Amino acid sequence: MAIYEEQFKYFLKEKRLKYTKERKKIIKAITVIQKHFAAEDIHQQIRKQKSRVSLATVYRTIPLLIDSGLITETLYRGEKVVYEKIYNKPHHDHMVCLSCGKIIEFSNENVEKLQEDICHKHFFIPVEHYLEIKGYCQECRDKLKSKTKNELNS
Amino acid sequence: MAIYEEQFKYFLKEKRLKYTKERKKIIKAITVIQKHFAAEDIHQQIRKQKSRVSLATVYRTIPLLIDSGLITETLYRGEKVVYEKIYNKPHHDHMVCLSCGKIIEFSNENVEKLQEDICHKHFFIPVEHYLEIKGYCQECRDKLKSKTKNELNS
DNA sequence: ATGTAATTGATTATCATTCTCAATTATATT
DNA sequence: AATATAATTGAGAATGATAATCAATTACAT
Repeated sequence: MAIYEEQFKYFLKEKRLKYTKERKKIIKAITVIQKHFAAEDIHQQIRKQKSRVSLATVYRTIPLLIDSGLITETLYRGEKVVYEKIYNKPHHDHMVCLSCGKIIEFSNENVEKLQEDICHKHFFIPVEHYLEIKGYCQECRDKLKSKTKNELNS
Repeated sequence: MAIYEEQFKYFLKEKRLKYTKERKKIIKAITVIQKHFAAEDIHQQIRKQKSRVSLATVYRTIPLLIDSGLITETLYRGEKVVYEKIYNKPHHDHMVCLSCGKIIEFSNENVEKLQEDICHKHFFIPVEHYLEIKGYCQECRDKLKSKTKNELNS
């Protein structure tokens, strides 16, 4: 059994909650999804697997997935809440390209340390943090550059 | 005339947009509001001043305020979008107390530098960034401490 | 003073998320 | 295996922030 399923099952048992077929489908869908995802994406993924679970149940299951330490909310801009898997994955932050929407994950020890220092200075005990950098990725800048060049030549 | 009003007026003129009474009321409300605010708060503030502007107009005006560099979106968690004034204010980040909701603003040059380095390494041109640290402020920890003590004594 | 495009308020629409509730089901206990 | 029971589900309705629509109004360049 996949590690995600195992972990979730264990969490549910501990909380005396039931391991239902629906929850099984949801955890399997999440195991397959690689990138950042919204509630709707889980629902779709299950559909792709020729199965179904109501969207309400997906929404109801998300808090359980968060509490069990399998996923976390991330990237708060915009309409819908986006999640990502975090089980057995070290903390990281995000760069988001304003042009193509690409998400680059990065982690930097110095940023973490610096934040701890700052919190200490403010007598603040950090629990979690989100750092998001918006800007333009190389690919998009290259595209723009070659586009401009072509326009000049035409 | 207040600097905010001046600035907004100038921005509108440049864009050949109109400086209406409604926009005047909105910019005046924002001048008064000190903390982070949502669209609804602007609406309320105008009410407090015994005046009114439709909520629709408030929502319509917000993008103009952002484009004119007077306010920015911030702190994306939760239901509604929250803004804050940024005109003539240096960039800063936020700590949010999970217990009382207090927002502590801080700015740190090293964080900024570090982020630039990281972006450079990833061939990424940063435009803006958001750093939010969630945790517990001293006040809330003190309260908890004295509460626990009292409970032990009772 | 006038023409016109921008703006407004009122209302409706949208869309993600949550809630409700009757019907179903997982699981502990007998 | 049968039972009891609390948890869970699906369907649909409710919510709540924000956006869109549209006819009536208004700011402002000429």
